[in-house]
Amino acid sequence: MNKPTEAELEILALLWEMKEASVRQIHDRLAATKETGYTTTLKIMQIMHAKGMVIRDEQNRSHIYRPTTNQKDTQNSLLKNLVSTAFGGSSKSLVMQALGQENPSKDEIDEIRAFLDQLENKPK
Amino acid sequence: MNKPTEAELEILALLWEMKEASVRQIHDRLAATKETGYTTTLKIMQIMHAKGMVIRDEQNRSHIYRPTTNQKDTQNSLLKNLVSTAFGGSSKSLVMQALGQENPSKDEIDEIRAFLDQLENKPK
DNA sequence: ACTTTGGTACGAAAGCTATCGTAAGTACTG
DNA sequence: CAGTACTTACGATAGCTTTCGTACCAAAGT
Repeated sequence: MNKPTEAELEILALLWEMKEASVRQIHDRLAATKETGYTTTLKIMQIMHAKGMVIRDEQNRSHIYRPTTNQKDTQNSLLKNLVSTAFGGSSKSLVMQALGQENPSKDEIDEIRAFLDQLENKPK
Repeated sequence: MNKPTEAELEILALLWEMKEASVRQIHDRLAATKETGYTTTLKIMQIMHAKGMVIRDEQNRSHIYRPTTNQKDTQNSLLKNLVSTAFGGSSKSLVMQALGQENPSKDEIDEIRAFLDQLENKPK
């Protein structure tokens, strides 16, 4: 699984969220937070298509894109990479860093506790 | 804080771990897992030096490098970036992904629990 | 003294990413 | 029909990252 670039990842994340979208839709979302030209977004999505990261429906003039990569798989591969390069291979250390800086709410903490319990009971 | 490149990050991680090192030491560690030339490692470390990411002691012929960037700060900035681009801004989701895939040991789980308790008691 | 070994410096090149201008086609609007 | 708006396609370019060859220097061996 090839690692998406920064720009590709931004678009992928939107596609995961929206399930499917046109270039225009993606571009509008991106442009809300970031200065960028329409053809730049288009070009990146064309490249993603060439790489097989997305498929598109070309029925209508405005093509509709959908991601081919699974969100969880991609996230896992990114996490694995980050853990091994920046966290000395310790995902525990990554988890604690992430928790420590984010100052999560009580609800979120409880949710994570529940998740830990469940992990423990079903260790394999 | 400028984002380190992939190659720079690998080297930074080693420097964080070793506190200080020569190019040779870093290169040997890298070469253990990866095909790479000595001058490539050297060049990257020279670039890191030019960028101010590391300082070096040039007293001896073989220069000794030390990181100038704080490990935690760099990790946080990388995490923040990953959360916002790939995890829709939810660090809880990142944490659970990381935990779920890594299948941590009972000890590690307990350690994270303790960390959660401590987080909760000192919410600010 | 000469050769080998191991180190730095640096330029050049290759590859990748992101950006954008421009062309061309299609639909809509007056 | 003329003109505007919207879309895809694509090439060119700039910038960054990585890799490597080469030159040069210093120390150590023979």
